[in-house]
Amino acid sequence: MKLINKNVDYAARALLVMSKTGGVFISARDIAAAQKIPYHFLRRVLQPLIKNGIVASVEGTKGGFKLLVDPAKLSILKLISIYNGKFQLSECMFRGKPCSNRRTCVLRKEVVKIENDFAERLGKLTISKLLQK
Amino acid sequence: MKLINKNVDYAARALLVMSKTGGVFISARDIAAAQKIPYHFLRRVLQPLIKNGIVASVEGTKGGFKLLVDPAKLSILKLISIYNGKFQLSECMFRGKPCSNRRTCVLRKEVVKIENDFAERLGKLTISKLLQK
DNA sequence: TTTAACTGACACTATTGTAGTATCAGTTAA
DNA sequence: TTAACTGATACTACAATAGTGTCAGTTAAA
Repeated sequence: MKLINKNVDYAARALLVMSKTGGVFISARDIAAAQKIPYHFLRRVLQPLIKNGIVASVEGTKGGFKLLVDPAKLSILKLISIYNGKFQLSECMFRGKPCSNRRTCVLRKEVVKIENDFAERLGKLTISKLLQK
Repeated sequence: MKLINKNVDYAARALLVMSKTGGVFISARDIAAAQKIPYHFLRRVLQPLIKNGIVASVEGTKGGFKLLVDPAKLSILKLISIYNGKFQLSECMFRGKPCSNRRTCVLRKEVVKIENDFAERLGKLTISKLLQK
């Protein structure tokens, strides 16, 4: 599983465009053109953002998408979780031996710790930071 | 690219077995049996360890593999780099816009920093730590 | 000197994930 | 009525991952 794949990439770009247009609805076609994203791909990427309450959409002519949340509170980690599921470095780095007892596996504890710190830092990477120069 | 895939997993297990047998050569068949690793898969996994000077092998009857390096100095990061190439979260999280100027891209700087810290910690996860109870 | 166990080096398959394309139904403003 | 839009889904192409199979060459021992 790629951590930052095209889904996450294109979603972040689209959200960036929306954060600039403010409350005005912008069509998938215009977003795709602005960021040079394949149109049909983008359309599929946008759907989960609606399901997760991050953007709103209106159908029909003059329809499109707009941002519903504060870009300062929308992190890359959130996007990763939407498209790739819960972030996890590995279910258990060593599933059988030598990790037969998960509670006493030194390595596992360490991996979980690194994993958590990593996730925490990704959680601080927000869309609004992309707007900074 | 999976960070910790079967290559890394099986290599670590094999090295663990070798670190227990000391300087004695142990066959791929015995390693596979000890760790319940698919035999043919393991044989392919072992080759890069030879190429990288981590283990030595002898052919023929009574042949096999033995560890050449200190397991306290052999990290998971090293294994990842052997099988998956240089660790990199993403070439550049946002390749075109808004990251047209890589030097001024705030996000990129942050991603690189997180990436480096993450790699540093993985570099401290050694094979010898797997032996600790 | 023959045999059996071993490594070295590939070639092959199956399954899954990623990226991208296409289509059809329904909605809405002009 | 038409054109532009979203919602939903089906489809293809390609690459990565996991696992299997085979053949040539090497070596210890019967």
